[in-house]
Amino acid sequence: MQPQPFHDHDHSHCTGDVMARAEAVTAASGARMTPVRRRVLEILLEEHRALGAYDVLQRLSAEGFGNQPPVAYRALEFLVDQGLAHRIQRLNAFTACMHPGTSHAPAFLICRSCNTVAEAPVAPVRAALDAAAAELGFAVERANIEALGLCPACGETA
Amino acid sequence: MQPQPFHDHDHSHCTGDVMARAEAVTAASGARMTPVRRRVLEILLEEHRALGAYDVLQRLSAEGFGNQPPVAYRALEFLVDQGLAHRIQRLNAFTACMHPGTSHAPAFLICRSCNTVAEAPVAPVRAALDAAAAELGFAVERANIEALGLCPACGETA
DNA sequence: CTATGTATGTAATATCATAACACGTCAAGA
DNA sequence: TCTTGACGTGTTATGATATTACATACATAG
Repeated sequence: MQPQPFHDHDHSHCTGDVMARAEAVTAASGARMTPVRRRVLEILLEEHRALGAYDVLQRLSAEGFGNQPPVAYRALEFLVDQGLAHRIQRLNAFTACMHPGTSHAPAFLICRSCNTVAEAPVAPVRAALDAAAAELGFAVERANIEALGLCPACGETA
Repeated sequence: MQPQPFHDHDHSHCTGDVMARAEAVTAASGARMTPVRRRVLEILLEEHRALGAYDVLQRLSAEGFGNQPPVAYRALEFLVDQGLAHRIQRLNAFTACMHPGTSHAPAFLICRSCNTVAEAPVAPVRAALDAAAAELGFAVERANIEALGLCPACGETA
């Protein structure tokens, strides 16, 4: 398990470590980590929050990249395809994957107070879901699990 | 457990039974089941699929109700608040709750082939999720669990 | 009957997402 | 070397989803 965003941490480690793994992942798959794509991942990594495509776009265009929606959506789609980012359906937003390269189905913990997004270990959840679905003859291929609640910090405050 | 949409069933039973329960639920909570709201629920009940707000709106306006988005969104929001319908984030769409009145967190099984949506018993899944979240100090309040896959009928065909 | 809260109608607009096409670059093969 | 084709990026235009704000109607309690 990677360090969790919920706790104090040296954030530059997240960024550096994940970026390094991202370069490795793309190199391994033959995909090209271009400047826009790299920059988008960096932008997502700057915060443990989900950013909307238009948020990302705004930063991109401020830095001289294109300023039309497809620029952001394409880069984000690439990152999601590569397993380097996740889409948070509930928020219509995207977040960097904090442990790329390790195969995993996503389970997201979204703090309704500070909007931080963390990924939780999902194996047991997934097993329970598969079992429940199998009862009905349904074969689960992909699952989105998004939990809304309070992170440790915000839970204390409240 | 209510009859599952995946199997052959007398659909008028779904509709009639659920509508009756819906009237009971709203009466009990003091909420008003108005014509638009009732009609929207009926529309959702006509199929075991998720319908977009604009799909619903189109049918409403064809029947003489208002033809602006808020008409549909408000009725849908009401139904969701009352636990009579669910929002499927993944599809930006809504589906009737097939067992209103019984408290439940939702877990949806969405067939990627025929778009049927079923609700699966979720208690064990939810327990696993709560446990995983608790490890990280996160308190889950609401969880969205949406699984994409193949329903029994479409699974056989493939 | 009238005051009040709630529901509905409507216009306008915000937000999220994609289709379609043009242009540039780079690498593989004729 | 030249060409060709795949891919990435830029841009225009549009589509799809959702909300704000305000006006009107309507039911019910007082």
